[in-house]
Amino acid sequence: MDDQTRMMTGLTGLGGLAQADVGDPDSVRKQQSLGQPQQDIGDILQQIMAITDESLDEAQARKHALNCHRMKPALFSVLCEIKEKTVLSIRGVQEEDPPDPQIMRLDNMLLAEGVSGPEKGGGSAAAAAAAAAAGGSPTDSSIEHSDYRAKLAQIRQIYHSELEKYEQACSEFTNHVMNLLREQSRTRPISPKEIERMVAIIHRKFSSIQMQLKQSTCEAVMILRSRFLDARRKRRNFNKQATEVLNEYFYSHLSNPYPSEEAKEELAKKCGITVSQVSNWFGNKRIRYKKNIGKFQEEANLYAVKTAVDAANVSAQASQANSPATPNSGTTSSISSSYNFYPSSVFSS
DNA sequence: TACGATGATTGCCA
DNA sequence: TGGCAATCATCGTA
Repeated sequence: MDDQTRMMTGLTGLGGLAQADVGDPDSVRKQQSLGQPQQDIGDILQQIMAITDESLDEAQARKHALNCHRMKPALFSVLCEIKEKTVLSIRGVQEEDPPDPQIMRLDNMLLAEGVSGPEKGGGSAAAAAAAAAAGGSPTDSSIEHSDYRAKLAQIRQIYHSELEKYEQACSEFTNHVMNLLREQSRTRPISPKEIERMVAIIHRKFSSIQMQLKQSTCEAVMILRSRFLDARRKRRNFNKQATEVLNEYFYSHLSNPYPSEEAKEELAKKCGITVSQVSNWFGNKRIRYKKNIGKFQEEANLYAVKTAVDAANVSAQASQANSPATPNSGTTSSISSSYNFYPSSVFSS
């Protein structure tokens, strides 16, 4: 059955509507009950279309008459069906979009940074790691840490407040449009499905605004991170004790200044820095020493004396304890070893 | 403020 | 993947 036939069938009962005065329900009922010849549906629609050409009062009266007509629901549903098939079915195919990957990425990032979702220590951990990487003192790191957290909390608060405003606006606008469409559906064919589609369109529009909010929030977090977590920007020299520990190891292993992983870990622990910082330090030290041995000779001598004095103290303490002298290696520490003042070979390369 | 010192990064190589 | 060499960016000091 084609649409035209279906429409005709569905509207069979509307016969006589055109002939009767549609502004007069009594007249319509009378003519229907009398079984007047069926009026061509085109005439009925013609009358509906002509409403716009009538005066306001006439149009209102005709509208009322049409709304009250017993066949109005049938006409309405058929028109909805036709509209659905002709226009909305084309649109519907494109509306079933998969979740936007861009929004998913932004959501994941905001979640990871602790901006959206439950508040957590992600950002705090990052700040702490950055402070450690920068070699700052515990006091410095805790100040930076709290500062970072405070700023992240500020971003979080703004994000949630904006999100709330957005959701409220979206909900208000959706309700408004839905009410408007429901109201209009009394005079023109608007199916519930069409209202649903309109709501979906509104949500999509608002979702693009939401994406902008998420994007700018991510940018704010990235700027905050780069400001607080960029180790280069926040570089701190290692403290004196850490430098001494590293130098002691370096000069006492001058023939082979390549600490093992275990030694690096132990040095990192002793110095309060990371293993990669220890690696960096040794990399820099080897190169700079090699480039200018003369300049570092004084430093090497200094550490030679220091190591010798330390060794003597240990020896003296051992004698005082009336026990056999214990060799350095006996302590089994991977970072304590004999001092090479004049290395036979300086670096493999 | 200039300059040397120093920690971090990057690209390349074995 | 670790190490080297060059370079960058920041720190500390005169």
